[in-house]
Amino acid sequence: MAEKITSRAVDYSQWYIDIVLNAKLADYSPVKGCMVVRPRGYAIWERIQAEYDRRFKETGHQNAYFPLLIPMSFLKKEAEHVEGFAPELAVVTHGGGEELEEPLVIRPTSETIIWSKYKDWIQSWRDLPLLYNQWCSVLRWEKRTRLFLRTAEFLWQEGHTAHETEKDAVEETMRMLDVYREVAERHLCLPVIAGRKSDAEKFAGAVATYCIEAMMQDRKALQAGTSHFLGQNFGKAFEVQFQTRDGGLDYAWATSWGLSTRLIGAIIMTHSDDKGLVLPPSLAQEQAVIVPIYKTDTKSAVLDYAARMEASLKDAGIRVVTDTDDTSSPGWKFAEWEMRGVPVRIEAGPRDMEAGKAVLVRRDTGEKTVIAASEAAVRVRELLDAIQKNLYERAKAFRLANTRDVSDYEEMKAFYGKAGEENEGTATARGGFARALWCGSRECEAKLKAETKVTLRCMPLDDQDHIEGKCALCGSPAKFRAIFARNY
RNA sequence: CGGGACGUUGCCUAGCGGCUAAGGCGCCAGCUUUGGGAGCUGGAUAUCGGCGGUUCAAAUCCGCCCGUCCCGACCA
Repeated sequence: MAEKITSRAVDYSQWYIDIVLNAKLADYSPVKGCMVVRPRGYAIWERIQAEYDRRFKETGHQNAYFPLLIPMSFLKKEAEHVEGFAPELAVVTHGGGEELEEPLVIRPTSETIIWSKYKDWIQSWRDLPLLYNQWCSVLRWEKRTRLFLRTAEFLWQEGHTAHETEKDAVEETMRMLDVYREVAERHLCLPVIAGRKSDAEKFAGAVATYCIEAMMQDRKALQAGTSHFLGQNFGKAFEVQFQTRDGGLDYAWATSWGLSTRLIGAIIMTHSDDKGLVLPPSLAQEQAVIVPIYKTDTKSAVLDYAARMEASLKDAGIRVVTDTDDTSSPGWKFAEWEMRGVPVRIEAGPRDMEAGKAVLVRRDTGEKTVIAASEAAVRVRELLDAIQKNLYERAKAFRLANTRDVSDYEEMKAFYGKAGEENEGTATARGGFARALWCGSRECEAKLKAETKVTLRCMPLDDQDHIEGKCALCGSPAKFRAIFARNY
């Protein structure tokens, strides 16, 4: 049979699409730009949701649900906000066969409708903070879409909080950014850089936008989550005033923060290989698969042997399945489960059975180990932990190996190479993260973007010490240290 | 939204004015097999992306539209 998955070295985009489709994570829909999330993809999303949701609750947030449809006039109340989102709005103009008095937009994000209600719910400093989150889908009419990475409709989570003071809101912004970072790193095995966006890249309506940025295997950056400090912009736009402790009046301070099914794309592009999906054990629907190998005369004995092993793994809390399908060969099954990203494969045939053994194969490295069946649960658990750790470490090492300090514009251009190079669009294309000083001017950023497609991803929070020297783009005195990259 | 490539069965492809649209993979049934994508036999599956036009005759030529992918602009 022909290779199902295009090699990363040939066409990185096609490789990505091949993985999504062949691993049955998602499929195209009849409506352009939309996506069907299939059960294997949705299962990943459910595990991501569960982990983040738990952390949201631990940090004091409650889930709520606000409507899909928002009056057009609400969007217009915050000038920057509407300007930023207007080009990608879908608008409902008719209902029940009649034209509506006021058009309704399908939410591209919910700040406006939520703050319209916060006005009703906040009268006193005693009503604050309000710490709400919602899991929902939003719609942005994207011109160019890609499964999981950028679809018109996408599933996400959006937190919207209101606070008594600027300090509280800023703390909340940073707290949630840190929740994003920690879960991404520990749970999704995505090493990320937490930083602040430049004004050019910040959210429409925010005072400051913070993000976590990850590096994909083609060395491009992917924004994996954002946390915004919104100041009093929405408090003022929606007249959310409250009585302060000292008897005065003030507008509520706001934050919002979101992450989406795009994370699934990030996981795929960070960990997977030319054989298919590679999943962190904590996210995998099946953490281990047992492939029994038998001839007709050994079939029932081998199946018994496999069943006992399966039971012991289940008792140990490991998500395991046994592939007892008689119509496909072991080789087929190996390839199929590799494509699906199952972290550990257990092969059990007559030879193993006689010796009381089994063969463990780890998905991330392909390494095979022979173990005693009696200690299968312990050894699989160890291996799952090792894979979880290795995926993170491997991705982090890759990022470090592809991050370079850049001190001037020539060096920057040399790092990224010229457009149209023959390996462009493949995993071997040039570039990566450039760590460089920056003067803070919007013109510098715009010039770099226009000439190289490289953008300022973020100013890392933990890397702003000893800013001495010149902007790597224009040579004037530097104010920040930033990470630059091409991005998704 | 601009430039490019491509739409033929579930998937990949052949056919490029003329008979019942061909092959591989997959799928179904049966037999046989099983340590890296097995074999044999039989079987089902196509309004050739859609609409319109040219023609005695259209998958094939022309026009418009739709969709997917890539590049650009825009963006999570």
